[in-house]
Amino acid sequence: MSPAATFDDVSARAAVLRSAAAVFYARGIAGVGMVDIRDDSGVSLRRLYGLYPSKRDLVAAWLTARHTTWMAWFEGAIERSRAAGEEPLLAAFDAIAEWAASPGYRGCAFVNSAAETTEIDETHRRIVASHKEGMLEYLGALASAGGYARPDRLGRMIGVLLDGAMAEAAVLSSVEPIAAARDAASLLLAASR
Amino acid sequence: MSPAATFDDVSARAAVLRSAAAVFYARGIAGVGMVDIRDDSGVSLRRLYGLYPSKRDLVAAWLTARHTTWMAWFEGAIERSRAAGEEPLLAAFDAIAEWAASPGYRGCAFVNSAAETTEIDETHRRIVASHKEGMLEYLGALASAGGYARPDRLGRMIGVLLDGAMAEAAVLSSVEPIAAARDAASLLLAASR
DNA sequence: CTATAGTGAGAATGACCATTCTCACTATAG
DNA sequence: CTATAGTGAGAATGGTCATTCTCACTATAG
Repeated sequence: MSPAATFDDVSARAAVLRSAAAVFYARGIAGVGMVDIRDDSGVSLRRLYGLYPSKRDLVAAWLTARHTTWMAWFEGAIERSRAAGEEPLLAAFDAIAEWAASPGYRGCAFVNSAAETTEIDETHRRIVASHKEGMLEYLGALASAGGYARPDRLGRMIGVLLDGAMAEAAVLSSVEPIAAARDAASLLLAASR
Repeated sequence: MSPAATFDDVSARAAVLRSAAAVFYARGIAGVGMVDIRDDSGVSLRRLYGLYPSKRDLVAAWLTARHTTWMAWFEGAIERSRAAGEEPLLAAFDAIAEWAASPGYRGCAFVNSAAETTEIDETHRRIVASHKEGMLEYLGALASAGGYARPDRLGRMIGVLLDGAMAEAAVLSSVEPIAAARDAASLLLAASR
């Protein structure tokens, strides 16, 4: 109950989430044991279970945090491109392409997690679904801001292209599908003028 | 060495693959034990390991078979629509929509499998990649047969839309993304006339 | 100083699973 | 009939976790 304990909890949580972010994405949820989280974060098992009563809870916290950080990265990359005079809805593909070309790329963490039946429950599925809804909503807002016709539909179409691009890039170990998706997006934007 | 034994092996293999097809897709690879395959197929563990020396081998056989059966289903559905006078590249989305609306839909088996890091090795990844390449090739052939401009690029664009549609439909438990993808495809076809 | 609450290290527990092994049985070759 | 190869049933083995528990230690309240 000392104030020091509270502070420790906060930084221990941060360390655990930092480790979770690294290993859950790289190796999948089933591929990571609580011991791995301990080893990577330096937070003992006892403390770990004090902070997150079960692996499920930790996974939920990771997914929730990932939504925030991924969206921040995505929106940040797009905002930077917009500032450089590029079309935001096309810049989205450039951001994904850069990510997919970086080492360790394994596709969308949310889609991958949803595929792990052993590790994922309804709570997790809800987080995954609202992440995708959040992404689509943001794309719709971009379409709207860009003055396109039927911006909501355009946002959804761009979203499907992005998800397909992320998945195919992972499975084929190539950025080519992202280029194809970008080409398609470009045609769709032209058609929505 | 008796001919009867050979026959048994053939039908035992068939029974095992039939079970594998059902349970691996529904519960994921990690979610299925060899015991589950035995219970579902009626082939004893001993025999099972005689036919497939390891779970990895069985998974590889399942993925290989799945490529064949999935493509046959996909091409069949599209051919039927073509006979009914529909545009094949749009019929693809109708086929996926029907599948996604059926109970037990969980997205693309290949993309899901690739996400299961614990269960998948390089051999499996190659099978997954060539499945996607096969699908894209087929779509390119359809685009070519349809007389569209830049058929290869069009096939890839449609492919990205299909993969995005399959993934989002699974994650959002909705066929709406498939409709959006179909709309997008329709615009792309118009732009490729 | 001394009792106490919290902690790290890591051992113990209980499940689960791939794979192998045992044993009793069957059908067939001879 | 009798030795043999193959089989089913399911137990045994070995490994991997998630989660809990033990024990010794530390710092602090009093």
